Amino acid sequence: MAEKIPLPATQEENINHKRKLIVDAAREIFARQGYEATTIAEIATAAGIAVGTVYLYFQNKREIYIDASLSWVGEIAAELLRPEILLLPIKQVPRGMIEKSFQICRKNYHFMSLIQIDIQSTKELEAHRRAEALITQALNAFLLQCVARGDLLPFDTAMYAKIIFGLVDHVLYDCFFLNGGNHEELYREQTIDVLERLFFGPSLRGSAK
Amino acid sequence: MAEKIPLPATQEENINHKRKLIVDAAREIFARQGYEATTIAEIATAAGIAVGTVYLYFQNKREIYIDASLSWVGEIAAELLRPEILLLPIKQVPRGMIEKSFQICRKNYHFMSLIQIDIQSTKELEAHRRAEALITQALNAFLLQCVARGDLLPFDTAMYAKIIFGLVDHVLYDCFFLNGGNHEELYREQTIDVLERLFFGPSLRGSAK
Amino acid sequence: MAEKIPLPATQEENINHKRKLIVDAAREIFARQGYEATTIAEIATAAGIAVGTVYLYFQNKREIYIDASLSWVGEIAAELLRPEILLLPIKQVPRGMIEKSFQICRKNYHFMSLIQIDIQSTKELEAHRRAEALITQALNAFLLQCVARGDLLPFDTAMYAKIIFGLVDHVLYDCFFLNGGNHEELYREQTIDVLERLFFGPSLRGSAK
Amino acid sequence: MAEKIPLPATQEENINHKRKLIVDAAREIFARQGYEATTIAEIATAAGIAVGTVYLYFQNKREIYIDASLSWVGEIAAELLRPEILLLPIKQVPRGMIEKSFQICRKNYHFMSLIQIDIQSTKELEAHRRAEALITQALNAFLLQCVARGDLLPFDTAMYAKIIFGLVDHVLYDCFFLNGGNHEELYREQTIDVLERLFFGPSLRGSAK
DNA sequence: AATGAATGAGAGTTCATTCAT
DNA sequence: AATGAATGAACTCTCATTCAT
Repeated sequence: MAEKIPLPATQEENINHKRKLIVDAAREIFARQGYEATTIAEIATAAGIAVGTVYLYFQNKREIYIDASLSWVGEIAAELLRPEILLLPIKQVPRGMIEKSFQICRKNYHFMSLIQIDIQSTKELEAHRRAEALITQALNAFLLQCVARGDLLPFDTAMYAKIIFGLVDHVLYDCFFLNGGNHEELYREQTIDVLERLFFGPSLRGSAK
Repeated sequence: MAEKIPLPATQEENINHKRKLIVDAAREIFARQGYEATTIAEIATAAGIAVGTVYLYFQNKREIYIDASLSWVGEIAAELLRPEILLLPIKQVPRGMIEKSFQICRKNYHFMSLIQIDIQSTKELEAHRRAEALITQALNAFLLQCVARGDLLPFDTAMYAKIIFGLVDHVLYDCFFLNGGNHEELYREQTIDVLERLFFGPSLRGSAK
Repeated sequence: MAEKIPLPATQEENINHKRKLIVDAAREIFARQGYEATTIAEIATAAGIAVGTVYLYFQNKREIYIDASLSWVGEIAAELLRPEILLLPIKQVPRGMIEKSFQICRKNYHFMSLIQIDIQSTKELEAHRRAEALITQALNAFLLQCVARGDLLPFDTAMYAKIIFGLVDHVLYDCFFLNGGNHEELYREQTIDVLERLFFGPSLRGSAK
Repeated sequence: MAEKIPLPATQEENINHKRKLIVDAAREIFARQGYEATTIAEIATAAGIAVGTVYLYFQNKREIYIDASLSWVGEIAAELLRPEILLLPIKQVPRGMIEKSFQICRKNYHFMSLIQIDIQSTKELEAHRRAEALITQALNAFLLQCVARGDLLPFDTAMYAKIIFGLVDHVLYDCFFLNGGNHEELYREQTIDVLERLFFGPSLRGSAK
């Protein structure tokens, strides 16, 4: 009954499938060895294809690197913005988001070095910006909704979304890469503490005046 | 009366002077072209010395890169923690710190790409950690003092110091590197807003309950 | 009738063919200019391939050098041990061997500098030992046969083989490299004289007592 | 009473003393690491002087290398030709010479790699030739004397001297360098056997005809 | 589409040599 | 005579990229 999916999309799907195959292989190696120390030959071998084939799907080595980095940031973001979290009672949202993102990072902490990459061209910068925008816009949408619902007072939701994303991003990098995952609980709980305080108070000075 | 200062430290000072000379030259070029596209020959020429001389003061290219990055982060940190800011009435400290750091970044925004580098060896990771510790420890000391004075309620100052540093670091990178300094005022004011809210309230939910 | 030979060994044969191509080109240049003064670029050009291709077949420059040296020693050895010489009446064997080896050295006297190389690693030492063993073992086999046939009295054939090879090797180096081939006849005839005396007498003291 | 030695020679003696200091230090390092892997800085440090000072006594690195090699060959030769050996009854001379040279090589077997060096310039070739000539001429003188005394029948003493030197040289290199001194006794006794047979018979075919 | 041998430009690095002190 | 910081030429080797099969 369910007809075979028509072929038009197949072509592109195939391409995306191959790209993902390569990026997944590359991610591991980039994360372990860094950009320079990683060779295309290694990536090809790990992906089970020939060197030349890599170039059928990517223009050059950096493109793979950027993709590997962004795909990983994207995965974290996807977790952060899952409906089951955003639909929680607002008081539980900060904890839900942070716990989720710590969870995925713990499971893949060897990828954390890919969060910080040095950007070299305008094209790369654009890609980076677009990836971040996906997250901050979603976060913004959520914050706007909170304000609309009256859960929060009005504020510059767009800029706050950026700042909060940056805060979380940096904490995860610090905890899982710079500190190898040590004191995870401390990092996690204090990050939640900051966010909750920011959203619901009390301020560090006390709730009073 | 004051005799000429004797020369005891001369040897080491000379070395540090030469290193600084090289790092300063390198910083410009790394920031402009990225790590890979920068050659030792370019650095040497810019520093007015011979290629071989560079290797009398640094083990290899990466060591220069790391130094260049950390020295720049250090400069921002130094501004952030100047006594004239820390001695302000506490209500004015967040604004003071943020304005100062935006100021220096605006003046040197072409260095901002050096804030994010990909770390590749344990040695590099250590250096990075030590550089960040300098700042977060000073920030921590300040926060502890605030608590001791009763300006703030007790909280995990050490972890907050880390988180706040990360937040600011990321905002500056976002504003000056990713966005080329556009909307600086917006970034600045909203960052101040976040910090003030965190320290003094009101929370985004309102001051009351 | 005989079908085309199937291609099983092709892969390896191809590799050996390429290696030989490179070694042959390298030999000329090493012999002319010495190890240090020879660049990989020169070798590649002479072999009609690109620099990078050289490194598909050799690990590094020294490996080429060792191969070049040993392949040349091997060629001399091959001449020395040709059946048509070893099957001569025993009295004519020393002259046959020496004349043959002088002949080939005269024709290729510009390679003679490759006979003496400074050995630097255990791996190189092993390779050198193996190359020499090929010759001395063949020589030993011949001497053993002579003893078995009763042509010679029993003696330590293995050690004699080594000593005789060393003697001949050194004479050739002396004659063709150190003396540029001058007095070849003198070198040749006296070497034959020494060997014949050793094998058949009379000793330098006279045949009598 | 014994006056101080007059100064004229002092100048040159001083120079030779410094050269020897450097060569002795260099010899160890060249023998251990090979020519390329040895740096002037290492030699200078080992000799307890500054890099620049080395160049007051030698033109360049290769000159030190050649000197180190030849000085070592010279030491072996000196032992080989000591009067106490040459004045032995002729029947004992081969054994005396070989035992002596094995002795010194055993004591300094780590220098043996310096016996074989690749010669690169005419000047080096000349130096090498001259060093060998010292030995072969002395050996020749001895052989001539033997003939004159009637201890040996007439023969081409000059060429025999060369051939015998080459034989011994090669055996020592083989025994102590290529084989690390293993089977020394076998090498020694068989070398003596060859020489005694050559000088006094019987030939390998038997003493008779 | 896939391959992988061949390419060759290019850079980091070394280190013999110099020379101002 | 002695020093050792500075030099910079020059080399090996790597590896991203290509293209004939």
